[in-house]
Amino acid sequence: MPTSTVEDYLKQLYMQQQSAVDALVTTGTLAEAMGVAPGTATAMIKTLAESGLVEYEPRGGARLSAAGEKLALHVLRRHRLVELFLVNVLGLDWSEVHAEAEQLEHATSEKVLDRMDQLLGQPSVDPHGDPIPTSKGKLARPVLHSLADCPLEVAQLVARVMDQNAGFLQFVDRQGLTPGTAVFVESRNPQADVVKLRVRERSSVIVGMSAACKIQVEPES
Amino acid sequence: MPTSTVEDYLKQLYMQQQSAVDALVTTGTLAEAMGVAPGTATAMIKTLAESGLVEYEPRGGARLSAAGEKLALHVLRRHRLVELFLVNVLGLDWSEVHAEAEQLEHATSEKVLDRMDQLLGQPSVDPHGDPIPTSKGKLARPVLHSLADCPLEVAQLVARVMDQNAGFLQFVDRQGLTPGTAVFVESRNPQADVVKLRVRERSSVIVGMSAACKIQVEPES
DNA sequence: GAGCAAATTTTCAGTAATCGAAACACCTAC
DNA sequence: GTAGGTGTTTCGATTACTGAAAATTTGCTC
Repeated sequence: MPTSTVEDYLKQLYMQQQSAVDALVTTGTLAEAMGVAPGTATAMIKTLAESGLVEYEPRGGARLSAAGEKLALHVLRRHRLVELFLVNVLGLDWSEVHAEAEQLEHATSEKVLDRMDQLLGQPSVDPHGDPIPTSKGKLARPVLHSLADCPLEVAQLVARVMDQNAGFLQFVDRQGLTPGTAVFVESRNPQADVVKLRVRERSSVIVGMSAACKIQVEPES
Repeated sequence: MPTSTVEDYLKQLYMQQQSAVDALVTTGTLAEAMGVAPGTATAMIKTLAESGLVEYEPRGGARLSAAGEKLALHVLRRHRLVELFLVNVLGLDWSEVHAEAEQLEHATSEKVLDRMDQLLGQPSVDPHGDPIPTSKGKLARPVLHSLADCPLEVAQLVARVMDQNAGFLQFVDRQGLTPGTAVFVESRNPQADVVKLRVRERSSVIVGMSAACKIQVEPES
């Protein structure tokens, strides 16, 4: 079985592959994301390549193989289920569960995970709105607008918050912008770089463009 | 913070110190219990001694220092609380939680542990009847009789099962001898090496002496 | 197309945990 | 008081992970 370090690299690789469209992930980006020296990432990529988990082009970058992607999705499933469990069952704050889950995802067996899944009612998203891969490794990838590009004056629901930073999550929480909340965009001002929102039909909130980009919404059905 | 290997050694050391009265634990015993080569245990004891977690007498053995014992009790608390959590909240079988907890005890933060403790109502024993150290590191050490030495024909309650082996626990479960069960000893036959019991005022069960030793009871109050 | 800057890879070194085998210390028996 | 035998320690190697710094490749600029 893979070490927890290997699992972390795979997960990171997977997430990088998603955000960047060009499927090759460079060692530099990976090292940066993992918080290690560049040489460390190179060495690990080589190990992963030898295990057949990634395809590696020296001086080009790496891409998950089918086996690697499958493993990465399992890790992601563990991570997100654990996060939801920590919030829904143990009552932890959503701003702190990411760090906790980072540890627990490597110590959670399939059996324990299945029980959590049952107890939570086979949920499809975690507390941040990130989709949870199924036990078979399927991941829903809904295409969503963000507060920065959704239609104006149309009722929306917060669907997903794309930043695990505790400070940001606490801010989002204070503004009442957690997933499920009704919200609509009153106006945008690209010059001032801000977006004006109405949350829960009541409070008016102004957030910067970069924050708005990180809050994804879906049309209220 | 200590590595999970260090935590495992400390826990093991603590448990060995309890069962053997002479407080020195030899390298051999420790290596045996940890499933490593003797030299490995020697090396680890030395590093533990350097960290001030054990007192080490070369060729004599090791004993936990105050700091080491404190740490060991924290690990034990994590282990036992996690076990109870797995049984009571996630519905796992008591025969399998020991192995699961072995992993999870190293990944569980104080915060998560506190929530589990709350959710479980600050329990004092785990599913096997083993006492759970308090968050301050106090461990109740009740003196109990076993089925091999308790008074005959007196109503007792199963209090603790002193073996984490899955097969044994499943056997105990099948006989209905889980902690809390009413039981009394009808007779003992040292020659035949067996003990005859009556469980829950109904079924009569015969177990061998060594199994009887592992099932501890307390007088029904 | 030569040179340079940026990124990447290589090399070297260090920590942690482990094993197997050889060397060693300590009792006990004679 | 010496010879075993038992158990312990030491030693050399290995695997996994990591960082720092040197060397190399790439690609861009003029």
